Amino acid sequence: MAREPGVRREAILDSAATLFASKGVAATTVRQIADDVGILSGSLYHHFDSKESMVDEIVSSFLKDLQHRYAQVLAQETDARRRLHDLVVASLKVVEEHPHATEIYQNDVNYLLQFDRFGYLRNAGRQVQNAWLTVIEAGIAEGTFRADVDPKILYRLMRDAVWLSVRWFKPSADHPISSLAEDCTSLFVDGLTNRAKN
Amino acid sequence: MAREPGVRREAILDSAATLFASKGVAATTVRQIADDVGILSGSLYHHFDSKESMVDEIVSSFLKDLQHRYAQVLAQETDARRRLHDLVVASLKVVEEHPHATEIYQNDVNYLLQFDRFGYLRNAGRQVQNAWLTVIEAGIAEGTFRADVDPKILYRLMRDAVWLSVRWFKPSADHPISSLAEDCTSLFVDGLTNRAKN
DNA sequence: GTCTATAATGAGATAGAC
DNA sequence: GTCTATCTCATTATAGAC
Repeated sequence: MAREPGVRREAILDSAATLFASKGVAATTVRQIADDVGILSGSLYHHFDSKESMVDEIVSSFLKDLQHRYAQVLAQETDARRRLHDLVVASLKVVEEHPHATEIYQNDVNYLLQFDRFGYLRNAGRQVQNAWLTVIEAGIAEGTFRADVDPKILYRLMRDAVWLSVRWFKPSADHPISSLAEDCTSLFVDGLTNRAKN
Repeated sequence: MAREPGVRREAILDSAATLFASKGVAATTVRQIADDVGILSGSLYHHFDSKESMVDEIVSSFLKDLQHRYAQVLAQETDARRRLHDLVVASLKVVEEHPHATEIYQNDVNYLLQFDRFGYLRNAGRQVQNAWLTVIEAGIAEGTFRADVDPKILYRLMRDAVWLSVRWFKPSADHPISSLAEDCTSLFVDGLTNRAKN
């Protein structure tokens, strides 16, 4: 059997991400992380420079995945409703793939932005906004979406609804993310109004 | 001029709330609060038992206001769309009145729930959910709202969209909260779809 | 009601043996 | 790669003078 470099490293990131997500980065101590892994806190520093380096790696890989998926959606040339749905699906898949990182980002961006090394989070946020605005504005231009509400406001309402689902939605066989994605798109696009023909 | 007891106390709570909201409760030190007020950290303890007592007072008054406003909405006997809109308005007024407390609650509930003294936050969350579910389910029963999406999912999507607006919405003469409230209700109820007669 | 001074603790991080 | 041991510093909180 080949040795597996970085397995312990991954285990540390896993424990760290779980703790960061559940109590916040600032409130999580390196000792708690080490305890969870089953080593002593000093040993963490063989793998990582600092607590912030752990956060950085967790959040970076989340954002990398996110950017990749959003780029794929934007590359498609389809109707607005379809692309909006694809953005929702892409977001929810990232949530599924990086639930802890998502929660860390949602809860602790402001805290992290205090550190210079996390300045890149500002750009990331801007890119996400651009992706949604592109789709929303295309939809308005093609006449599919209404033009009487500011696209930025629409974006922010949808963004928070979609991303914050990380706090409560646990995918299951009964309710996969595809089902939540349908509900989201359907709610945003069609609204709550009952349009059943009777 | 009469002396004004509690003025300094209020100033401390103001500084604390601002700092808690912007960097998180755990990452805010009593020294930073004292600095902001213009006194030394030891002097804070003449007014408060602990840092957590400050958070407690900030969050409690927020929740008290919230419960009061929601109760008023639920006491009305009107149609579902109207009551849903009233819940949105009530929420946004609480956001306007307690922006820092709202942000603290949104970002740090998980952290606070670690402390026994904040156990009451669980109940508060449940009460809020009940208020929204009551209105949504009444709307489905009366045929106004569609029945094909789980009310709990609708609630959570709307809740996060509405409450998280505290992070980005700054009321102005041009865009008062009534305007955001209209946009929210209109988006949720009518959807993004362009229904203009042409 | 605020200050000075400090106690008590726990934090992130390091050095070097194993 | 982990442990032992420890450093250094910041943290919450207190005691008592003013």
